[in-house]
Amino acid sequence: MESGAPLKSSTLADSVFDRLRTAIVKGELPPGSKVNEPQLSKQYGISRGPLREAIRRLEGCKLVEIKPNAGAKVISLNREQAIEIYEIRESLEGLACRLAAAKASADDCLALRELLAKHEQQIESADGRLYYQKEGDLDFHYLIIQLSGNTRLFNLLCGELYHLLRLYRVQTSSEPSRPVQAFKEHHQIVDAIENQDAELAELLMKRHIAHARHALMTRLDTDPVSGKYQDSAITRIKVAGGEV
Amino acid sequence: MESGAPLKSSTLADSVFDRLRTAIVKGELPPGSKVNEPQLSKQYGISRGPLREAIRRLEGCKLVEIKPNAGAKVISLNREQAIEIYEIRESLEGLACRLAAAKASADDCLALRELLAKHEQQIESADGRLYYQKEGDLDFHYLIIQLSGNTRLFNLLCGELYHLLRLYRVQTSSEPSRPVQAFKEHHQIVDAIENQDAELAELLMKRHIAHARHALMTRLDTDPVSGKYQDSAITRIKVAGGEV
DNA sequence: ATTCGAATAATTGTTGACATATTGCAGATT
DNA sequence: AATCTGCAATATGTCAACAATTATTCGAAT
Repeated sequence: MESGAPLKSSTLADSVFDRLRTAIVKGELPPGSKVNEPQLSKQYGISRGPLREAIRRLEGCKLVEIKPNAGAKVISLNREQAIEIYEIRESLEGLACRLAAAKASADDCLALRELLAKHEQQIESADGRLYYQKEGDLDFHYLIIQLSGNTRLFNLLCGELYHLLRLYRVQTSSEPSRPVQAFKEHHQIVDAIENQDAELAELLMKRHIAHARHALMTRLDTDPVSGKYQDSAITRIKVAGGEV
Repeated sequence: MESGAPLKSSTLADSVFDRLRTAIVKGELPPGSKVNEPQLSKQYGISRGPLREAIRRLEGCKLVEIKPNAGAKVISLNREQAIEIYEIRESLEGLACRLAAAKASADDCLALRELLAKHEQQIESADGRLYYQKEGDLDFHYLIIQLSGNTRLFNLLCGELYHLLRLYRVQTSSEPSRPVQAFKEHHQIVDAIENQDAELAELLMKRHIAHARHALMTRLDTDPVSGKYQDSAITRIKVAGGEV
């Protein structure tokens, strides 16, 4: 009977950890902003104890920085740090793709093909708006990482780096970019996986992510709204939605 | 004046986090053992509040697993997980080595040479005992990762994966292995970095770590004391040193 | 008027106590 | 004798209050 509501974490610290992490990656808690314990405890209707535990867990995930006697602040990613993350992601997703190519079964390849077909429909149907990149791209990468069979790699990429990238995307107010080209590259990657060509699959995935990185960087150069985001006025705005 | 004692963390949660992490990677808290809050709070002479914050931070670092209403347990690495970590490490240290080769200055190369010379002395002086591998190998890898200039990569490799590997080494009661061969490989790597041959440096580093992994795995096959470590009787022994 | 300093307010760090869930044990029943 | 049930003990989850440090504001002196 009570299995119908598994969403609510049984402990308050876990629950507020999820809510805080979501608030951070969605930008409701802007990068660089202070994490005010009394305010958040009132906002979430809990005591400061579980809240502090959740913040400490966020610190372990590197989503906030805590200075003694000064409180926690949401991390703020600058351009250099985004490059660092993309370098790591390029290397690790290349690894994941190589592993996936080496051990992918026929059913796995079929699932990849179906995913690509679904994305193609979405590209054709959504005229111009291109819902594709935001969810579809992640689905594709997630599936390949899952196929790699390396659980820790999956947690690292999809659990930690993913949140950091989401945080950066919300900073740069990114829109989908180069979806058609990305779609072609996805097909190439699946071809390599189907042929069990592990080396080629790794190379193509690394190049695919390098392309995405360059697209992001050139957009950062043309769109100067982000980049030197931290310590600017926009980081000091009050957190919205404080009434609930 | 007060700069002489930076060791003592100003907050209890940070301090006990360091002590707990050290206790875990040193094996004083064996893998799979329960993290008993009342006992540890008495042992460290603090309240349960900061202790729980430290445990939550350890959870964020993936060094303990917390089940609601059941407490925290030290993670236990089996053979598959060790392989997973080595796969990630191979990829990331290859990346670090490539980056280091691309941007290493003449002084950096000199520092690498000096480090290798120091290691050579230690190999020659320590007759058979071979103090080398344990500290020297880490020094070498640390320096290269630092030369990569990627701060997040440094934190990831030297901060998180390093602790996991230490934990696994203490599980397998590892001794130094194949130090002479490793020393040769270190020289090859530095040669590539000096020549600014980034691709070769990456390849050599990845192969170097693959060799280390294979050495560990073959030793695991011959020495059956580890491997299926978790849930065995040895994980249920009481934590030693409970009197202080 | 500006700057320095002290008092005040707010926030963080820490503790002990209370509520709740789990574990282990003892005794009764089949 | 074995199993099930209920109670006791232990551990975890949560909260409110206290202590200590930091930020702020108000006032005084140059």
